[in-house]
Amino acid sequence: MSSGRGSERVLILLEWLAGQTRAVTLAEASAALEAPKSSVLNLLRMLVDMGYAEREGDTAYRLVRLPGEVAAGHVLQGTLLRRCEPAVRAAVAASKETGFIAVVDGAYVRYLCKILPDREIRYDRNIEIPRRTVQVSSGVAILTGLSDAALADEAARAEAEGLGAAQALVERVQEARAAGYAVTRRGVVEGAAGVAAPILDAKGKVVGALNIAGPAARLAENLDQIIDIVRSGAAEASAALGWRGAPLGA
Amino acid sequence: MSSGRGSERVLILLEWLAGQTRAVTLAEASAALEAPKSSVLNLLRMLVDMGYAEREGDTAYRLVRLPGEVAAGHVLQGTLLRRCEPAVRAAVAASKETGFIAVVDGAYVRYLCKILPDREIRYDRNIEIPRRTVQVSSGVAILTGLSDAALADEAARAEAEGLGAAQALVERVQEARAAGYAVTRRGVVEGAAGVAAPILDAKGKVVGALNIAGPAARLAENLDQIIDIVRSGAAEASAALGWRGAPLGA
DNA sequence: TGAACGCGTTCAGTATACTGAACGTACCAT
DNA sequence: ATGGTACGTTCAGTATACTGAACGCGTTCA
Repeated sequence: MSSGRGSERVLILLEWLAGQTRAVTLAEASAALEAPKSSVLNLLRMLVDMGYAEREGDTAYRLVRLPGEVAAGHVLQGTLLRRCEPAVRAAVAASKETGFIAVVDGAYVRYLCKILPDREIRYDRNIEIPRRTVQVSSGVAILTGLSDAALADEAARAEAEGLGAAQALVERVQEARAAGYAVTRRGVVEGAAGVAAPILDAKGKVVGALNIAGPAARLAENLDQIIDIVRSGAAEASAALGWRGAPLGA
Repeated sequence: MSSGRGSERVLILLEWLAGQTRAVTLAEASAALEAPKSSVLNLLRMLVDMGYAEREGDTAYRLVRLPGEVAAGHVLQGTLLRRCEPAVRAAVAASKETGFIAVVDGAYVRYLCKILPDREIRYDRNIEIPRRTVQVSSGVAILTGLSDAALADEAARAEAEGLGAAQALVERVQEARAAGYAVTRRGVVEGAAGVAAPILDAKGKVVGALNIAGPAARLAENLDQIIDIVRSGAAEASAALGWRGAPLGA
């Protein structure tokens, strides 16, 4: 079995660079990796070419980004899922209802995960079916990140498709913006209801939503508590992605 | 100039894996990278061997960690610096005093960076000189992370070295724990003073301190404001490292 | 039931990466 | 001013990685 000496070395080099606090020289890196200077030089040059490092003057290299790292304003969905899943698990444990992470995909909401509560009567649906954003609380929560113009466009499109009055949708999103969460008291699925709050990335851009859903009657009984749990969970998920400001609607 | 086809590919593979939300097959990865199956198989096997991915059943691979990624309870200092520097910059801008990030190194505090305020009379010192933890506010802030037993040991050691009464040091650290920050009204450097608060990692372990320092008289004039800025900054830095709870002393 | 298909895996042949030695340059010590 | 040292860089020769074709297996479809 073989993969390259270079492949392994570049990962070791990245780990070592991540541990350095200042720019490093070729000689330092070569010594640290116990590899020939010419080999390490090629690796460093490749890292510069690929945007992971930059040259500092004539003699030093500085790491600027790691592979897969959450860059400002750009979250990879796998990373989003890995970083945010603990917050969803915590919200499911606290609320004892089903939790989801949703992202937007065109005019649809797609679900990255579903976490079921440990109880017998629970809301369980197939998350491979995307939903129209305007029809679910996750979608409404995500729409809070749109500009007013983009929101008006989206609402007009939904109205043209017979999915409800544009004005009503705009109002609903504006309410969600002010409150920091969206509620669907009657979901697409008969008898289900849900609460969702937006997840922000490091720059405060809405990249997804955390959603807790369950039987409508049960959610109605505990709505205030569910709302708190969802908002806390979304704040935790946002923090995990690097957002450091207040949650929406705070 | 050449570094391996494998070296470049493994980074592309990691970026792609970071964007996937579920475990992937060899065939999917091969298609995504537009590379031969046998080549990609070797790369995936190497990632499993190195602990970045794990095999899921017979046919799928899942990313579990990225190179240089902050793992729970273990922050690489370069990553700590890259993640926390923006918080220090913000604190320097707000306070108009000099900011530092400090980490512990044995019985010494070492400084990872110094950020100077944009003003003419400012506190500027050589950060290559480490300081004894017990003698600076950064050190005291970091000592708040010790257990009572470890703190007692450290205090006894400092007393034996003629650096002050053990009891006084223990009390000082306990005050800092309760308050969430430490103040040095008279620093090692004549006429300087400083405020520091601990920086926590994702598991709540103290890994460093954020410190604002300046001329003693000027800090005395604005102490309450500086304290708020330092605590906010340390909370922001901690959040950047994945800590999601309340700051110390909240 | 049998053929076709797709996937994971192997390995001999092909292709290319890796590196040791040497060079040019800058810096330091005498 | 000169010699020594260390670093970044180059490149011809050396070493090893990469991969196309084939295989075994499981699944699907007619």
